[in-house]
Amino acid sequence: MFDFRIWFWIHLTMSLQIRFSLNDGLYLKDPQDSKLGKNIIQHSILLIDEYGFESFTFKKLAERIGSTEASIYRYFENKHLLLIFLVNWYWEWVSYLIKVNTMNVSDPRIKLKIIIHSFVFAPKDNPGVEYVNESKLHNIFISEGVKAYHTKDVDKDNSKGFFKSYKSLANSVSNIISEINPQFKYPYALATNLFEMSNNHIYFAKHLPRLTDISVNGNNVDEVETMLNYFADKLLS
Amino acid sequence: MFDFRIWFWIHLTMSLQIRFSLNDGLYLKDPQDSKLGKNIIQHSILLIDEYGFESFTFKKLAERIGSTEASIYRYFENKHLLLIFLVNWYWEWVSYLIKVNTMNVSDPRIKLKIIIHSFVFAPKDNPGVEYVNESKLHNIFISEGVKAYHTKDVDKDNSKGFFKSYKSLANSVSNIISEINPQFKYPYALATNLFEMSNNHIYFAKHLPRLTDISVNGNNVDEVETMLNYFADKLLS
DNA sequence: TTTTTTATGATAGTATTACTATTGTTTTAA
DNA sequence: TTAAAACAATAGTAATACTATCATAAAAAA
Repeated sequence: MFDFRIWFWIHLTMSLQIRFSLNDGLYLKDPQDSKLGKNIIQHSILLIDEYGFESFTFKKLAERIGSTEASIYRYFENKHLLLIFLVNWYWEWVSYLIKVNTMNVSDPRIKLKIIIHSFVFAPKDNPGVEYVNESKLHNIFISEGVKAYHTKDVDKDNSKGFFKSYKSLANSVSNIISEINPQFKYPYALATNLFEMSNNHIYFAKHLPRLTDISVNGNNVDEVETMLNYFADKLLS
Repeated sequence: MFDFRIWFWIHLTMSLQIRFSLNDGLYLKDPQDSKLGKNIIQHSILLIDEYGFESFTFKKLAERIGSTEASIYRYFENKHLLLIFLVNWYWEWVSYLIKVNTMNVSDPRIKLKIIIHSFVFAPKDNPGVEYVNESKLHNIFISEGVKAYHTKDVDKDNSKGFFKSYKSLANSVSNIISEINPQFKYPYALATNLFEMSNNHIYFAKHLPRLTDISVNGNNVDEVETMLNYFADKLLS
C-alpha cells in the first residue's frame, strides 16, 4: 500500500508547489498566487480551528498576519466563501490522495479500502502544501465542513459550481463501488455516506461519545476505519 | 401499522396539550408557559425556515410577532440556544412518535421499520402541537440541525445535557438493533447513521442531487425510506 | 377589592461585525 | 524608469447582538 516511487513523486511535486485549481468564483484574487494570499489560507485554517467558524473574523485574521481587513477582502468576498474555499481544498486533497494511492491498484475492493483509509487518515499519511496544515484542515472540515453547504444560498452556490469537487469525489468513489458490485443500487449514497460517517463519527467520538460505538484515543482513528470497512463489505457482499 | 386507538389517544393527548420537558438550561423562562413564549416557538420555526439560521434575528422575530427584542431575550439568551431548543423539540417529537407507534409491536424488525418510517415521515403522519408546524420544523432540522452541535461550545453544551434527547433516541434505537442482531458490533453508529442519513439524503436530493441516488419528488420521501430499510436489513443480516 | 408581583412594551444605548471607500506607499512588471 | 498593480492605513456605515431602564398592563395574592 505504500509505494516509495509514489512517495518520492509526491515530494517532488510538492517541491514544485502543488496547486489546486479551485473554482475561481470562490475568490476575487487567487490566494495561491501571493505571499499575502498564502498567509490568508494558512492562518485562516489555524484561526478557524482555534476560535470556531462563528467567532472567526477577518479582523482577527488581519491582526494575526499583520495585515488589514480591507486587504483580506480583496481576496475573499466574505468569510463564508473562504470556508467553502477551504472545504474545497480538503475535497481536492482527498481526491488527489485517492488518485495517487490507487493508481497502480486494479482490484476495486482494495481501491475502496484505500479510499476509506484516505477519508480517515487524509491529513496524517502525507506531507502537504507547506503553508497548509492538513491535520488542522481536517479538524475544521470535521467541525465546520457541513456549514459550507447548509445555508440558504446552497442552490445559488451550487449553480456556481462550488460543490463540484465533492460531486466529483462522490462520483469516482461510486464508480469503484459499482465495480465491486454492479447490482448495488445506492453507489452514490454509499460513497457520500462513508465520507460523512467518517467525519461524523470522529466528531462524535471526541465530543458526543454516546452517539457512537467507536472511540478515538488521541488521534488514533483506526476504529473508524475498521467500522467503515465493515459497513462497506457487508453492504456490498 | 396504523392503529386507531393510538391515533385517538394521540389526539386526546394533543387536546390536553402535549408538553415536552426539555432541558431547562436551554431557556430563561419556559416558552411553553405563555402566549408570547408559544409565539416565539411558532414564528421562530417559520422565520428560520424562511431566512435560514444565519439571517434569522431576534429583531425580525420581534417585528413578526409584534413584540420587542428585549422581550424575546427574556426567554432565550441568544438565537443559538433557541436553535438547540428547537432541535431538542424535534428529537423529542421523533422519540415520542417511535414510542407510541412501537408500543404494541414485539418484533424488533418491525420496530426498526417503524423507526425508519418515523425518521423520514415524522412531520407528516401525525398532527402535532397546535403552535408547532412539524413539517417546517423537520425542514429546519434538516437544513440547520447540525449547527446545534457543531460549535466551539459543544463540550460545554453537552455537559449541560443539551444533547441528552439525541443520546436517548440513539440509545433506544440501538437497543432494538441489538435485539435484531445481538452480534452486530455498531448498534449506536447504525442508529445515528440511519437518522443522519435520512436527513442528509433528503437534503441532498433537494439541493445536491448528484450526491445521492434517490430523488424526492415534491415531498415524497418514499425512496429514502426504502434505501434506509435496505441498508439496515443488509447490515443486520 | 386592593395590593403586589410578574410579564411585557417602549425606548435608548453599546460593542462588535461585516463590510465599503479613499488615499498614499511599496512592490512588481513592461 | 515608468506605469501598474498590490498592499497598508484610516475612516466610516449599517446591521447585529446584546444590556439597561422605566412605564404599563395583566395576573395573582392579600
